[in-house]
Amino acid sequence: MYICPMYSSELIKGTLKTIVLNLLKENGKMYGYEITQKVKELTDGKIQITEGALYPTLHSLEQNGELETEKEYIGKRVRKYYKLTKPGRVTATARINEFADFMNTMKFLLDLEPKMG
Amino acid sequence: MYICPMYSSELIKGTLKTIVLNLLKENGKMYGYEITQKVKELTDGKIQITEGALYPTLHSLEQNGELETEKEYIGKRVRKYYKLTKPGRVTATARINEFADFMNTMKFLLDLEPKMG
DNA sequence: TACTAATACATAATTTTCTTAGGTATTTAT
DNA sequence: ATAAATACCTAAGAAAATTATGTATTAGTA
Repeated sequence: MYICPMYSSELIKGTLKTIVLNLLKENGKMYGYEITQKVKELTDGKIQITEGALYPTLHSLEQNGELETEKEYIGKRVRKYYKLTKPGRVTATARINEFADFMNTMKFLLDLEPKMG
Repeated sequence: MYICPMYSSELIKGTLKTIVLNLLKENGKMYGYEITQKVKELTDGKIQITEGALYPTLHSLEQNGELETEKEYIGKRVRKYYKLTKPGRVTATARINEFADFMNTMKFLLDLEPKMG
């Protein structure tokens, strides 16, 4: 089995929202920096979410009513926790299901499994 | 199991080159229109490659030395067949392996399989 | 104690990639 | 005849990421 040190950025495109929504669904609430670290840790560094990509995404999900925030102060440093709203939970589930289906299709298309598996 | 009529364009981003390289690896040579039809057919319409995305990609792969072309005339209509060059075959294999690895990582990350599966 | 790394947020310019919308022309089916 | 399918192509714009910054606090270390 081939092991990558880190995926080409092209490959990761389009999966960021799915990853973020899924993590929030599993963990209740998380803050931005925590998300970057968690993804890095869970993927052994193969996926590293940059802050330049993450924060605009979080803001747009919030503006879209799928996330809500809550500030917490650790000393003088602020942490902005994000969690799913009710519609956000629906979106999260839909996206995860869509991605699972997509992976099956890609597996078949790329002939990575016995056909019809 | 959830079934999508067609995936959100966001999800497909970044997979086009992998799909094209894989099809050419499996089928020897194909022309542009044939690729769009084959993908549509193999994925039951869930992935539909637009020509506006495909042709520029084919041209850039060719310019990059990974594909070479051969014209064929069907009556007066031209067909431009693409096939992998030697370096193109290496790239194709690498991309497919990378994608397979990526899917495993995403499965784990999205908790779609028992962990460590 | 000074310095560096890590934590934690954020935005802006640029690049990449795709969508949308157009264009040309031939062949097949109605 | 006309529409749909086949077959190529490009260009303007949108979307999403990268790269490069910026600010500020806290923890670790030399």
